[in-house]
Parts: sequence; C-alpha cells; structure tokens
Amino acid sequence: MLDAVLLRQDLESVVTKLAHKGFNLDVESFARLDTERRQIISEAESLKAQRNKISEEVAQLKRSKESADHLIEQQHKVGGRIKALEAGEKEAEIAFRDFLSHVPNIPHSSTPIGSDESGNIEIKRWGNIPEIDTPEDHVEIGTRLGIIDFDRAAKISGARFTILKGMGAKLERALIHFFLNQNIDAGWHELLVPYLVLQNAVYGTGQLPKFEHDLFKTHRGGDPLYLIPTAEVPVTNIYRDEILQAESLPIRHCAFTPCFRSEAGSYGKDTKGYIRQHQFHKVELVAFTTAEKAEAELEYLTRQAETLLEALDLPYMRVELCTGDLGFSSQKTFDLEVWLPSQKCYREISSCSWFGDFQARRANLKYKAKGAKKPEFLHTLNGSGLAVGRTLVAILECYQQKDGTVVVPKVLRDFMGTDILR
RNA sequence: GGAGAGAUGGCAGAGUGGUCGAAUGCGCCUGACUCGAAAUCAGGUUAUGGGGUGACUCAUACGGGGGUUCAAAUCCCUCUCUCUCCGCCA
Repeated sequence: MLDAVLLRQDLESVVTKLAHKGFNLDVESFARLDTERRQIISEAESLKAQRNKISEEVAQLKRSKESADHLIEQQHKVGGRIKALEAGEKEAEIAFRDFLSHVPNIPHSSTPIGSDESGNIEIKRWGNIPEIDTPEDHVEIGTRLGIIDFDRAAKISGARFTILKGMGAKLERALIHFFLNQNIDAGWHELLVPYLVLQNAVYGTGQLPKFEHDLFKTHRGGDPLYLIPTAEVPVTNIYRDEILQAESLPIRHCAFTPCFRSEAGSYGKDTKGYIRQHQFHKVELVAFTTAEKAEAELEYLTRQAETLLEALDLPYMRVELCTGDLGFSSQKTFDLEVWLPSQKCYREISSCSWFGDFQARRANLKYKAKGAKKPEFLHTLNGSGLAVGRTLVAILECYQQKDGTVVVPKVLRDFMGTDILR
C-alpha cells in the first residue's frame, strides 16, 4: 500500500509514475475519499472529546453525591450522534483503504520505463549454451526415461499436475536439498512454514484483493484459508504487528514450500510439460531490512540466486523488468532466466524483487532505529532461490546426451548416487 | 470430539463500572554519585490516527468483533488463540 500522505502531497508525480506501470489513478476518487474520511474523523473526535468531558463531570457529581441527571440526559443525545458518526467513520475508513489497496506500488526511480516485457533490459548473460543439434524437450526426455508421468497425474488431478517417479522424484528432492543447503550456508535462516494462510496474510503481500482468482481457496469453519502461491506469503508475514530492532537487520530467511496457483489468467500458455503447474516446489529467499540498506540487499539476494544456477552450471540471463512488466507490489525487479534448449530461449526461474515499504505498510512490519522517536516501515525483498521444477526441466534439457541419457550435474551426484540418468 | 482455566504495556503481574494508558517489579534510556564500573538515588520509557509550521493538543487501543451503560480493562454475547485433563490420531 502506498503512503496516503505521499499521495496527498505529491499526487501529480505519483500519477505519472503509476501511469508508467499502466495504472490509471482515479485522482478525484482519491481526493474525495481522503477528504471525507478526515472530515468524519474530526467530527467524531470532537464529539467524543465532549462526551469524555461530561462523563468526567458526572463522575465528580456522583462522587460528591450530587444529582447528575441533567448531564446524563444531555449525554443520551451525544451518544446517539457518536454512534451514527462511528458507523460513517468505519465506512469511510474501509472505502479509503479499499481504494488504496487496489493501487500498485510506484516503480523505483532506477527502474527502466517501458510498457511491456519488450522494454525489459538485459543486464548480463552467464554460461555457455549447450550445442545440441535436435534437442528433445523435457517432456520427451522425462517420459522416455520413465521419471515423469503427465498422463496419470491428469487422471487423478486434471491438467497441470505431474507425477515424478524414481530418479525424477529423487532429482527434485536433490534440488530442494541442494538449494536449501546452499542458502543456509550463505547465512539465510531456514523456516518451514504453513502452506495454508489466513486472508490478511495474502493481503499483506499484495496478492489480495486484486488477484484472488490466481489463488486456491478453502476454509476452516467460517474463516477462508488460502493455499500459498509462494513462500513469500507466510514468510513475509511472520513479523506482522511487530517492531524489530534496527540492529537486527537485515533479517534473511529461506524456506522450501510447495506453491499452489490456479493461474486462471494463463490458459493456453505452457499447457504442455512441467513449466507451469497448479502445484510446484520452490525455495524462496526473503529479506527484511531498512530503507538505506534495501537496494544493496536486492543485489545481494539476486546474486545468491545466481550462484545457485552457476553451481549447477546452467546458462542464464539476468533481466531488469521495465515499469510496465513490474508486478503489482514491486518497485524494482530482476528476473533470472535459464536457457531451455527445446524452446531456444531463456525462461524465468527466479524473480527477485524489492518492494520498498509497500508490503510492510500492508502487513504492518516495522523497525525502530536506536534513539529514533518513531518506528518506520521495513523494506521487504524476495526472490526464488530457486524454482525447483523449472530447474529440473533445465537440467534434463541442458544435460541431455546424444545417446538419450542425461548427465547429472556435478553438485548433485553425491545425493543422487549416480552420474547419469538412463 | 468432551470438560475446565486463561489472554492486560518489552517481560512478569495487579486491577471487577467513573479518579485507569493502566499499580508494582524487572528490563531499557537519561542524569547524579564514581578515576571508571557495580551498587544506590532521581527522572524518563506504548502504538495508531486527527488538528497544528511548531511547542503541543485531541481521539482510539487492556486477544478480535458485537452489545449493555451517561461512562467498560472491569458486565453480557460471540469468535480466535493458549494451557490442563480425557478421548482419538500421523
């Protein structure tokens, strides 16, 4: 959520920046909701002040055993008006918050301006693209080796689910294990978190209210529960309603979770294979830090994800998203894309984002510097480290051999107990 | 699933209708004493929102929501969570 004060004071520049993100801010609605809210608050509060004053007088009269009937009568009327105003206040507050919660984050000043992904900027490429004359795709390889089964998965769960078998399942597990250990060794603190979360958690990271259709939803009793679309949701929310000490920052967490996405908006894209699934595995990196340290933290986090690809010797590219391709909550994002021989292009495998205080304001994540008068909102960042399924796809395709076998990346051989999948 | 007990400031823990944003202790900060430290003493120490350039001021908050009342930490309803016992279970 954006800072209402910023909008009030610098509305024009906010409008321009949001336009770069393809968002048209309704200036009139904002001004109206903002004024209405403040007016009703002022009115209600002055009445409450009056009520408190009279209550005080009543108390004094009662204490000295005098009659307070005339005052109590007066209070009756005030009480009724306060009740009405409070209802209006609540309504105005909800309307204002609802409006703001649909407004995306402002792109960072360093984010390149562009309208869609064609405006993204390549930052770097790493690794050698394997030369394969007629590459098989991971579906063919996995099916032939008997380690991936799409058909039977469809039988039990429908489209966009997959069964991994034997060495396929083990490879997925090896990657989870490898990613976690690498991240932990680099100082990221592991968390194992719930996969079902309350509504306010999904609101806190910004998937709600706008992107409800992307989420799987269930309930317990009357409370909705959402299956997490990424570990970002439970992990980012763990410090909600707390005030952290500035000296403890940055806090860096990594978490392995399954992720669940209904992806209603993406029908027709990647319908075949293991690229886009309703359920997939991911190891996520999440960092909390101060405004001053945040930009450096984005680089640090992105580098951590890159080292994982480098350790696996998978060729990748780092791309900076332009304003038009930036996610709802993000102000600056680097995507890491891995080379897929069958598609002859790079595909996203990690998205490393800096959210500024946008998520923190929604989730109420704060820190206080030593000697500071007021607590401030944290800056949050996250990125995959890495998406497990897509890494498995990249390995099958990049490490395929002419004889139909797949070489196991060096760093996974101990865990896999073999050098080659055949 | 059944029975019961709880939820108060950073922590511990008082408070059962008005003088309570809340005793007391611990912690923390500032000052005094000291060469310095400890001990001791004095003072301070929540957050959010509204108004004001500001000093400041007003409002709200005692797990969440609703109610009773002129007035609620305190009474009533409800939800959530925690703990104890029984049952069941991975």
